Amino acid sequence: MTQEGNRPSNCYLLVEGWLIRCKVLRDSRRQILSLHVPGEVPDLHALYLHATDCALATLTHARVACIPHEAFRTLIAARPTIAAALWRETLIDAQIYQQRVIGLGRRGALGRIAHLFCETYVRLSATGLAKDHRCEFPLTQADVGDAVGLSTVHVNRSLQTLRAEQLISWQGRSLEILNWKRLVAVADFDPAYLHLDKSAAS
Amino acid sequence: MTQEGNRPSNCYLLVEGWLIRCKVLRDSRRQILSLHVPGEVPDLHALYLHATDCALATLTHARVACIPHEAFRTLIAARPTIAAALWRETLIDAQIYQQRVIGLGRRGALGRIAHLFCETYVRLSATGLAKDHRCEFPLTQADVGDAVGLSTVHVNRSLQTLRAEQLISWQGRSLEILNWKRLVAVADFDPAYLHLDKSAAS
DNA sequence: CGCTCTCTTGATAGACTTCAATGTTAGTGG
DNA sequence: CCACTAACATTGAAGTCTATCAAGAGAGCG
Repeated sequence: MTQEGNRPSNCYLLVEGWLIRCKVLRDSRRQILSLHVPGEVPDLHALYLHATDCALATLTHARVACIPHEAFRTLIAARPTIAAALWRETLIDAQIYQQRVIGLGRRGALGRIAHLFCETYVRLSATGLAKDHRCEFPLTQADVGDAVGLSTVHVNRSLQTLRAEQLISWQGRSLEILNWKRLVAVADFDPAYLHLDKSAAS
Repeated sequence: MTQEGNRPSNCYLLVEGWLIRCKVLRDSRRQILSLHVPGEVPDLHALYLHATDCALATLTHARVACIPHEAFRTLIAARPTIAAALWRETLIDAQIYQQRVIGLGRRGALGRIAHLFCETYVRLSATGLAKDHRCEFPLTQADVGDAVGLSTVHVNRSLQTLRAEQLISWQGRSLEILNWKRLVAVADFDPAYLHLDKSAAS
């Protein structure tokens, strides 16, 4: 979709489908920086920052609404409340990265994967795209590995553990969290950093 | 300095000294989320986000200027240019976190530590606090470990490698980068994400 | 049917952690 | 000036976690 290094003059509101932002290293390994679900504006930061060396890619078929930077700028100038809300969104993105730093620095494989499931489920349910501890999850095991910094093989084995412990069921692109409470414990997940009005915990 | 969980009504401009933001996990391990050097406003995000569960702490003696949130808000409302600049700062913070995600996910011990040195040096030199590949670096090896997600022992051994390769010299609180080019290569460091006007590479 | 992509499994190697001890340095009080 | 202490740095040995390599199994698709 977007390549590294160009300098767009539009932002994209993701209407349907999933996007990832990723960085490809010199040795061709890949790190997925963020997962984007419908309702988000993945490149809002481009309003104020020139392109960095990471790329947006689609995981599924996706529909985006294209919004010129100029439109955002006039909106921000005219409506301080909206400006504050947008700023706030980018601050929450930063907090999500912060959690990833904690996870990659201090969590083991099980915790990282469990945390990804927890966060994704809560973010989806905030916009009504998930409920009853079920949601879409259109990643491959290799994608999960690139997101949480593990090899595909080890992701596979960790998933087997999570399944054996009856914490999740994941087949194809549909995920079901069988034991939310214990998955949260494994992940050491606290949704506060997402700054949602009401948490989806149960 | 600041504890977890309270809800301040001021921001602090760091005038002198070093701060860290860190999160203490349940098992009492610690992850340092960010390092703050003079000229920064470490908790600017608190303008729009309630407190999260991380703490600010001093690494050295530090002087801060206390700025009420209200002052920032009126400034933001009155001066769109300043508002944009502040927003931009928080976006750069997010990019720094993003780099940490890449580092923790895909770099080994040497690369992580080297990257920390590179980033810190460039950020310091941007405000004139470092030059000639020398700068202050008032962390302990244990701090470095908590920052880059390694054990103290392994940090020590990795440092010995960096020293043996004549890449750095670090004693007490003063750091000298002996071979910038090779350190950058080890770190896979590209300062673009810091969005500084001119890079300090040489 | 053959192809490709994804998932799965086993064996082996490497990176990093943990535990425990020792060395070093700077500061403190006598 | 010296003993004493505390904090930090360093070392060795053993163990755990995760990566890598290699191969096979299943599913979807032209």
